[in-house]
Amino acid sequence: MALTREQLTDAAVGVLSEFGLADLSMRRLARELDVQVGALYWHVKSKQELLVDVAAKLLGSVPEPALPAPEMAPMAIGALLQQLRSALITIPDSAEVIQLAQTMRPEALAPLGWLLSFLEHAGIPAEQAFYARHLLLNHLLGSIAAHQEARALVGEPEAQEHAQESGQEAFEYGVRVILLGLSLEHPKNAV
Amino acid sequence: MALTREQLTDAAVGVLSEFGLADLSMRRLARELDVQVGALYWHVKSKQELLVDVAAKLLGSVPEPALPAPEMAPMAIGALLQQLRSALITIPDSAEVIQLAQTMRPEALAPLGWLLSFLEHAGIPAEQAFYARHLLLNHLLGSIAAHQEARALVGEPEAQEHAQESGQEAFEYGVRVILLGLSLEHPKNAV
DNA sequence: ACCTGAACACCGTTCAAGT
DNA sequence: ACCTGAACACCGTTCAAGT
Repeated sequence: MALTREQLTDAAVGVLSEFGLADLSMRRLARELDVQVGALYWHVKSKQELLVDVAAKLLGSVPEPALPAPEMAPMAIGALLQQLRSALITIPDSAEVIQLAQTMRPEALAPLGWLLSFLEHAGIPAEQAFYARHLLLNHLLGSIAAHQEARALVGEPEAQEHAQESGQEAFEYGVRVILLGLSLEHPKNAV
Repeated sequence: MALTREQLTDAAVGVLSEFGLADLSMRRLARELDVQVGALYWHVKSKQELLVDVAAKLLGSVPEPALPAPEMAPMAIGALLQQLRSALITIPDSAEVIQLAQTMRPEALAPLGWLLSFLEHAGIPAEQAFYARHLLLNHLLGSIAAHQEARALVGEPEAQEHAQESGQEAFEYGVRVILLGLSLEHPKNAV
């Protein structure tokens, strides 16, 4: 029966997970799905649009957290970031894919909307909450990318383990520093 | 006379500045320099290697600041970050190019070395100074990329002006938050 | 509605052979 | 030492035509 957009997205997630973004080409997906390349363009308008779907699917496993009490917002933010990291860290080049999706169609990434609402809920004014989310997101995606490059660059198994731990450590350090900074920048509030 | 590696790098910087990374192909550079594509590969080993040279040249205009007194380190860090931003903000896709160079050959980007030494000079232990630099760098490059996408996405001239100001504002906000956070995370020291 | 076949206009990299 | 010519193995996107 006919190919669906969902199947196409799943195939794309599969190739990304196994081989990375460099191998994720429309032609390769067509081969994998036993159709001609042109067929894919009946289901999606462009490769970029497909990548937005992929990004949404990658974040689809992150459960929506309950809106916390304002004084609990920082902890909730930390927990959400950790969830996002867990969902992305094993997928090669996931940071790049999320980045692209977030600039192309921010509404498609619901968990990043929750992040913004938590920041506002903590008492940060709207515009600055926007900046603060950017800060947290750049850190999250940057530290995921750095961690994956570190794994790719070294071959020694023992160095791999160290990269594993220090990636998590660097991530947590950054989250701590940013949340501390936010609490000083907005002293009247909880964050 | 013969093509030089320097000329090749300059041509690459030129295409990047005028047309962006998507148009910066080896074949285009060959056309621009009136040689066959293969000729370029006598001067550089790969396109990636060329991009490292491009990144180094982009940061080449940033002057080396004097090592500040420890209690002046935060200001010096802020000033250096502003210099880096100024050097990159007008060059399309510069964040991506710097990112690539920094993971491929970090020693090639001297100003990022100065940043690390300033952080250590402020009394942050070596490993955490590494994390802290990552944090600052992700923010710098992330806010440059966001600013350039904002410019690209909107056509209205008045929205352009707003993007101009708010890009700078978002950048300064982030630097402030991170430096504040660092000062709390490392209380015995100046930062 | 959904797909094929084929084309268009590109890529990065390699390498024998020329000067 | 430096470059040409030509090939290899790819890309994303479009679109008339088929079923």
